[in-house]
Amino acid sequence: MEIETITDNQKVKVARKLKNMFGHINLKDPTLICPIRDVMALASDKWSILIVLYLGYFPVLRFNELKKNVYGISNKVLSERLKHLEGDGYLKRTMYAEMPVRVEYKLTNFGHSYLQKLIELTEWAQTHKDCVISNRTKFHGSLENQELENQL
Amino acid sequence: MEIETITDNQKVKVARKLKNMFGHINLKDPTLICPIRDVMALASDKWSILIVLYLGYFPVLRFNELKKNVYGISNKVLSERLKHLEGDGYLKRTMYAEMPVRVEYKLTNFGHSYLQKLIELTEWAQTHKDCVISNRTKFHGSLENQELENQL
DNA sequence: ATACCTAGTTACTAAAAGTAACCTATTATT
DNA sequence: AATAATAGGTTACTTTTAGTAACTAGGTAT
Repeated sequence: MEIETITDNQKVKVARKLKNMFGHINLKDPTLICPIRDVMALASDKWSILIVLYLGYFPVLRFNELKKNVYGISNKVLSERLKHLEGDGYLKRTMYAEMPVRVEYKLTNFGHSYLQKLIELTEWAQTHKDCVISNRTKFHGSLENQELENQL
Repeated sequence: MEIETITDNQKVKVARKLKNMFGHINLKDPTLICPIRDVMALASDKWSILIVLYLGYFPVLRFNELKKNVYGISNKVLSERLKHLEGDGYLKRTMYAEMPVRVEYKLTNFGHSYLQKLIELTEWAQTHKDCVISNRTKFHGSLENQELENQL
């Protein structure tokens, strides 16, 4: 479904940006792209994105509050992701010596700067989700037709 | 390392956007966020991001060209990701009945609209990668110190 | 003594990713 | 006529990662 209206002008701009990014990558040794890969991989997996978004919506969240909001995440993965996100500087963990213990998570300023980019992506996903879903059903439909034809 | 300069004004803007996104989500049943989750999960894994970026840089790529550029990806995962990305409408696969067969992949206009958002994220990652890496080493360093203290 | 609280950890299982050999169809080479 | 090469994958197998559910620490309340 090609309802998108992207001008060639925009495409040219994007191509220029990519040239800046890829231009100084030695295509004979593409491992050099790794730093970005690495940064992206840690914070752009599905759970980390949700954690950061919820910490944008609620300025402070405790472990179990996060678990309730980031629906479907397990203790194990939540605790892992939080450690990584803390380690990379996206969020800060504060422990209060109360009883029972209280632990609070909140975004750092660095985390907020990431959140801004993430929100733009999420907004895009929200406005385009119907397009994706209609594409998907159409594609699967056509796959089934093909299989039927192949059987004849 | 809190070198980021994000104004409270920007934070307020972000909070408002999040309110729009999360506001109509029933927090008692957070599964309703799923469409976005679903869309994001399919196209924001580490390999899909790289595939889309390379198809932004090179307008047309064949299977083995993609494999060379998206360094480290296996046939299996590349073929899987390409099918998913095609199914969701990000790219188009064209097969030419030559011998040996030629198969070309290129972004759709929809894929280009996604690419634009992705580039902004990647640019962010590129400018902030040093920050992440320095955070990370500092964090791991402090963890080791803590372990030493615990042993005493 | 028992149950309860938070913030996790741990042992186990299921799913996903990575590896490497193989397949199909055709042309070129020995 | 057999062998190899090529493009674009697939398949069987192994390793890594994610998910499940039970458990732990340290203290409070019943």
